[in-house]
Amino acid sequence: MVCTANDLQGWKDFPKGLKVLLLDGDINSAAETKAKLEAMDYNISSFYDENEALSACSSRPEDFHVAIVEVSTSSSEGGFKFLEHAKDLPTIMTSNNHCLSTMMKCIALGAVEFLNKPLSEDNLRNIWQHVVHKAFNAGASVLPESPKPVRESVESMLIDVGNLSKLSYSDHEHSTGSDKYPAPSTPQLKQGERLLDGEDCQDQTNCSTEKESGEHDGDSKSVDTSCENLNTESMTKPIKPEKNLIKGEEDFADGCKGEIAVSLNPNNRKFLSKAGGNSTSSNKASVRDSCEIKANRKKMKVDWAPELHKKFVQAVEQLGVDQAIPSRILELMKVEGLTRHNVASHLQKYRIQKRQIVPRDEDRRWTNQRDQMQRSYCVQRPIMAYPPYHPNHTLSPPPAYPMWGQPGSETAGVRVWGPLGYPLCQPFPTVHADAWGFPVLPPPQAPFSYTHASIIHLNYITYAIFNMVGFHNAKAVDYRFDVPQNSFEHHPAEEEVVDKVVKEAMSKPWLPLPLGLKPPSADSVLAELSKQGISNITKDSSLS
DNA sequence: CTCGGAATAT
DNA sequence: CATATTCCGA
Repeated sequence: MVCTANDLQGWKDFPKGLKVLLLDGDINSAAETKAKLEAMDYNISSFYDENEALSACSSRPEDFHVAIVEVSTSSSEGGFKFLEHAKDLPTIMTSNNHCLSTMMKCIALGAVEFLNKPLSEDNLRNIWQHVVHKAFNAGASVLPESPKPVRESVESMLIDVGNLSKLSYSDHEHSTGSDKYPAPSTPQLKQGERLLDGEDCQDQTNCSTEKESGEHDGDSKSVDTSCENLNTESMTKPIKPEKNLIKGEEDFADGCKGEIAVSLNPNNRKFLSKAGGNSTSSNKASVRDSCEIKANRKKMKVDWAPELHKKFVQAVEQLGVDQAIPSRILELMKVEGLTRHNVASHLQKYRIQKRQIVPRDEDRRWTNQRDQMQRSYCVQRPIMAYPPYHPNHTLSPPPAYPMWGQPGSETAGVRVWGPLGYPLCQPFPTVHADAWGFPVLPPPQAPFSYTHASIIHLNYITYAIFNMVGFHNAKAVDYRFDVPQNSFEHHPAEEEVVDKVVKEAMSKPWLPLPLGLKPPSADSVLAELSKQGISNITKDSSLS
């Protein structure tokens, strides 16, 4: 049954009770999967026969919300038949023969996701996302009367699940109050997620309905210093909307100069960094309060949170090495309250950092220590959080990556600063591979699993790859996931497009699939595959 | 006086 | 340590 937004609205403990149709020819694996799912309070209906599953599906559509179907090697239809016929049901395909072409075929035929066996609990736990996704996308035309409740209910459930799957990597470091709740959409990203989720995550779900109307496009760089934004927002009426957060101490007696700022600072920073994650209204309120308070009276250190830094980097990129001077950067950033000094200071640091990285030969040893830090820094900010960015308002995007001059400086070891850290040549592989269910990647430095919303994004990405790069490259991207450095090399233009698309997809999960692209047709997919001799796809299940 | 940028202070 | 503040030449 196609779950609608309204259905979700009235759903008590949402993910619980989700009706899952499980089709798996392997009794053992089916039982195992079922057990896991049931442990998560899902409602499972197991089928070993494709046709039975299908008929059950058509006769009692209301009995299923999502399907998990094994790409069977024994069955004649292989599970594809189901996939093709159960169009209304978000269908997740699984397989234990980790075959790229199979995966592609599944996606092409409409699978919402492809997971390799064995199915991890994380993967299973998050299947509800597809229901939500479908509900909101399908129901786009039939908007729920009141988006609010829906959003709230979904929001809370997001949090629940978020916490659940979060336990793996913990609560170490600052888990003070407001930090408790991870950003709903990608809880496991921790720090890094703010960039993407920042303001958006709060509305993510209802965005699927609202944002579509288009308010979200412009270059109004969605996320910026969350606090500043909220702050100015909430401050609009009160007092000087201008420089409230960051500066504005001069007006007061020096008496209260440092003290108050200092004491409030911690809160603020939390907010700055986690604004997106707080969905509890009370939480929100309190944070907002503290924000306001200090807004009035204190200049605070600028917290160069990822969002802010990203803006900074964008500005710098846009300006180019010669023009990148504090005042201009400041303009481009359009961040209220930020001063030229702040920017100058940051720029200083930025350049220093830059310098250390470029001459990455001799002085390696000096940077050793630093290197390590950079690495860990990178871990905190997974790729997902930093899709390559392309200024969309610039007519001719300047050579985005090699931004700080240094014509020859490739982005090899750079991990610290923004997009720079993400070599263009391998925009998505590493991380996404895992989320795709490929056991390939040793989930080494990333203790988190990219599930949740990310999963959905991955499909967008795949589409993007399909469409823009073609199978040739898509293939390269996948298999080993150590993308040959030049897999994209021959398609500079496409590369940009892909980046853009990927970025868009990842930052706007609520958007309907197209995102400017179309899923590949099954035929083109298969044609391309066979052209490349990958056609061990077999199981020709009459493509539609 | 402004600015950018380096040096220095917090 | 990161960021702010100061200093200095243009």
